[in-house]
Amino acid sequence: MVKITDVARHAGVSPSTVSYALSGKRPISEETRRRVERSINELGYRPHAGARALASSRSAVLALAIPLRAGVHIPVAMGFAVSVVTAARRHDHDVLLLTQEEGEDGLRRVADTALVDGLIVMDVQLHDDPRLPLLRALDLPSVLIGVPADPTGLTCVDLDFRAAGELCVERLAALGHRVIALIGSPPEVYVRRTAFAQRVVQGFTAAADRRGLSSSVHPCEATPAAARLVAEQLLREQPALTGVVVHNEAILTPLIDAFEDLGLRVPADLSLTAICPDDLAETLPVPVTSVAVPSTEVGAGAVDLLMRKLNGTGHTPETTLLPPRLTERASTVARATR
Amino acid sequence: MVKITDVARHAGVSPSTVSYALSGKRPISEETRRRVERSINELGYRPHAGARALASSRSAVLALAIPLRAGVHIPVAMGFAVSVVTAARRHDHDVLLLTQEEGEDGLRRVADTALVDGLIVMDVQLHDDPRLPLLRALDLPSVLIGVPADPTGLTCVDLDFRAAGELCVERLAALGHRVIALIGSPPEVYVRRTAFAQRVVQGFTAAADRRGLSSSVHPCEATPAAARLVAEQLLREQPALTGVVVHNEAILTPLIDAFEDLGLRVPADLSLTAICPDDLAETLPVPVTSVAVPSTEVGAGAVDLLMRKLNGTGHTPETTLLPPRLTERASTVARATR
DNA sequence: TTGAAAGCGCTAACAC
DNA sequence: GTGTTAGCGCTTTCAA
Repeated sequence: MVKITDVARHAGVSPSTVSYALSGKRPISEETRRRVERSINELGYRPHAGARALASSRSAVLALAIPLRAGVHIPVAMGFAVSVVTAARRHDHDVLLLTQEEGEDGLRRVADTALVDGLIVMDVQLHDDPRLPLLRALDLPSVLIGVPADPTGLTCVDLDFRAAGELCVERLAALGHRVIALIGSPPEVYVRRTAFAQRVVQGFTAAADRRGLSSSVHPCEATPAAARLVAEQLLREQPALTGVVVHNEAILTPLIDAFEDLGLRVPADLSLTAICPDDLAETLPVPVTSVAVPSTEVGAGAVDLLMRKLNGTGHTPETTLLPPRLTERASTVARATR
Repeated sequence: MVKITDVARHAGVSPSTVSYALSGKRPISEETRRRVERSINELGYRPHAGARALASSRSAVLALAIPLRAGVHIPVAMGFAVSVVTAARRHDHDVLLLTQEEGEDGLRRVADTALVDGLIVMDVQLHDDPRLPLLRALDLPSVLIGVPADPTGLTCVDLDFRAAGELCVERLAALGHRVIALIGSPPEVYVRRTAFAQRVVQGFTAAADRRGLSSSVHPCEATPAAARLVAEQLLREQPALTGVVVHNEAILTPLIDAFEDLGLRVPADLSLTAICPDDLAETLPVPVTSVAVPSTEVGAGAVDLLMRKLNGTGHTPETTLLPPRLTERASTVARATR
């Protein structure tokens, strides 16, 4: 194994000079820098991560706690994970994966052992998430993906789901729809009061009320059967329905199928907007007008905020909400005036 | 920060005794052990990961390289990742996430810096995977999820996809079906010759030939439109078709829909078996007879093999193929003799 | 602009 | 069964 002293000897400098050449933490003459770089390449030197962590009390590793619970759409979660890893690498950091199963203990463990420099936590509950007191108490910086009811003392990033819900309603209202429904996440998501699902409902309801639209909200399991039931119920209870907002990635296709089976064509009879990743919206049988869940931006944002906290650079707001962006596709049209 | 010397002082023993009490690498008297444990708990001691890694040249971290490419079903990949993390924790190890994007460089980096003790690599190509020479050359132990054409010098685990393909055919044959088709993964999966897709085809074809069945193979994009096209093509080209094997998680639902739209009821007119995770097979509109992709077992197996290599315990076979297990559900029936 | 040297906190010989 | 101690490879004062 090549170590820093080998490089130093080879370049005819001291180990500290090699270290500083690598970190840039003090000025190095152009010539020395070159010599050091040449030696590093020639010898194939790679600093030992553990030694570095011990000496600098920085591991260059971030922990990411990913959700596994029912109701979380897996590809969406994976999208976040990948974007976090990619963004972390841009800052020369690696990412350690923690599962929900380990919960607070896992977070505490990697923090206490100095395995990681910071924490990113996904799928935060709106109320009483047991991890939040821990995060506030820990001396390690952390960022949440998702916004709890009380973000005091925390740093949170997410799509502005409330605004996303509003945006969908505004669009439907602008198209002349007067009776609308929100088909949401599975009941368990609301029961444990996950922040984002809740907020969509708030935005949806507020915008509908503001516009004087008749509206209703329907949680829905992530199964085709449940989708069909909701479709039937809607048809029965709200025959005047012409606009639907769907916030449930897993049932978009079965839901559209169910509506069509029941004689409601999308978009001719029923306009539909969704809150889901763009690639999903694009590849559905009917391309769906949607507000994107921008996993790449959210993941990158979380990492950037965390790095800022780590470096003590600049201010970190408690809450960063990414503005929703609606893309018009084939599933929405102006209401036929009958 | 509490360190080992603090614990030692508090317990009235030497630092090495604390260390050995923790690692169990040398016998400790019952009484001493108790005192040490008490001090550890009282002081809230947590060994510093970096210091440990430096002194022991073991980081207790494994790297997992996850695929992101087109054609890889995300929930399946995520299932592997979660099971790897869970299994690693059982061995007191953590898991570092590497994306495909980083490729060989990422593997080399975490290996050379001693960030990790071992590598687990998913989504191995059948031929010329550029990472394999690297894995063979590295002094770090590694395990592949997936089996390349030449596993010499490697350690691989996977479902026995060939046997899975055979098992599906055998089942259809036993039910009296004589004309069958395999609807497979997207073309790009075959082009880059990912091991598992290839092997299903081999097993399917071999078993069909052995049984004297008429058979055909059809790659299929992971979109509903592509599924419909394949369904139409099959109906046109093989009107006598009564059995189908599907190895493409993403299109199971649209495919069944397409067949039914074309007047082929599952299972009345067409028996269907799939190779996919059990939870998917169970929740489809028609519960589908399937061979499970046992992500939990595969992930746990990969970790166990890696730990065995790390500890130099016992023999590690080059290839470990998990036997397929077929679960009969509603999508298969005996062929109606017409 | 550079070097010398003191640790960082732990493990694992080695000694008893 | 337990203690002493020399490192592990790096960073970062301190000094020049």
